[in-house]
Amino acid sequence: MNDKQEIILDRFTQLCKAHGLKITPQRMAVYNALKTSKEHPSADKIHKQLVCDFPSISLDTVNRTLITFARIQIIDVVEGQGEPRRFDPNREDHHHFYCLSCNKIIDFHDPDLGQIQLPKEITCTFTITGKRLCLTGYCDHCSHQAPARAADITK
Amino acid sequence: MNDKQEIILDRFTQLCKAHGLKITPQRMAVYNALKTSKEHPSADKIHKQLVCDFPSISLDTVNRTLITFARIQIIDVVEGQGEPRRFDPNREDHHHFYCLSCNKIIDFHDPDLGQIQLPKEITCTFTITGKRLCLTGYCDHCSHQAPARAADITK
DNA sequence: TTGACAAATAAGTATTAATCCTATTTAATA
DNA sequence: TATTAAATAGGATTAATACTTATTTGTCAA
Ligand SMILES: [Mn+2]
Ligand SMILES: [Mn+2]
Ligand SMILES: [Zn+2]
Ligand SMILES: [Zn+2]
Repeated sequence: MNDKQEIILDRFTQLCKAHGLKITPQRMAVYNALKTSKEHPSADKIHKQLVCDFPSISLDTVNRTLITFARIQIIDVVEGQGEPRRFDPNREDHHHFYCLSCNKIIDFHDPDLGQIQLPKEITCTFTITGKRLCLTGYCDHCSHQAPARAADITK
Repeated sequence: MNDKQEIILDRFTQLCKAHGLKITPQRMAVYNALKTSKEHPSADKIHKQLVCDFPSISLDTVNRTLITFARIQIIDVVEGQGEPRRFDPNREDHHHFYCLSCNKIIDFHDPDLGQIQLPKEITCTFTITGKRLCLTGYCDHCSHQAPARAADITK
């Protein structure tokens, strides 16, 4: 285990205690796998990755654990398009680009976009808990393969 | 059939011909049901609605038809959170508010937001086909019921 | 350090959404 | 009206997620 992982797991221990969750090897593994991910993995992807080192871990536990983490707000769930639910280790304010071809979800940041003013009829009527710009299109890799393709929702 | 529906179906006939699609009663029914909807229904919801007047229509046909319509870009698919895929009759530029409690998706418009400038590293690298602000939170109805509730991804 | 207990897990089952398969029907065209 | 390719219904399949329950395990107090 490297330094970065150790810091992540120390923080994890604090968070669990603060929320009355038991610290189990399964939870540590799931937390570590998601937080060191540079992507937006599904429960199944995390499970497949963990099974090598932790053969007995079940998919249900991975999924349930991720949902628990989202509930106590130490990770996020991202908007998709009907595909498997995906999770986001990054809780900073940021925006998403969705590649319609390879299904990658790519983060981007923009200080200007943080300033976005919402119309009053929205802010007064609803309780807003999240605000994000969602772009769709084709990533650099996929645009090269198939330029000017129409959106194909079934991949 | 009222005037509005007649106009919708005239337009539909044109669109089908333009894309080489046969005009079937099933397609007319699905198109009409979606385009007169004020919501963002799932295939199952549209199917349940149609079955009263059209008992033999199958869910597969409804789903396939909606996907066909999305492919020729006469309707849209909306971003969800792993829940069933939902469709949007409204092809104007607009934004979405997602109620985390009742799963309603509510449209809003904002001229200022149309002007949003994206960072160069995004526009230069990727092919952007869609741009939308996605808000999450609790709608007026749900905020009253359960104020200050934490996000509960499993409803 | 141990024992008691509530919480968490694994594994199997159930449910739900989406898709596939194929025999039959139907819209479009001449 | 006959031909033909496209579309449909309905059943089967797959994939993701949630539920159920017996067993295991982390926590905490003695
Ligand atoms: Mn992200
Ligand atoms: Mn909409
Ligand atoms: Zn891509
Ligand atoms: Zn609501």
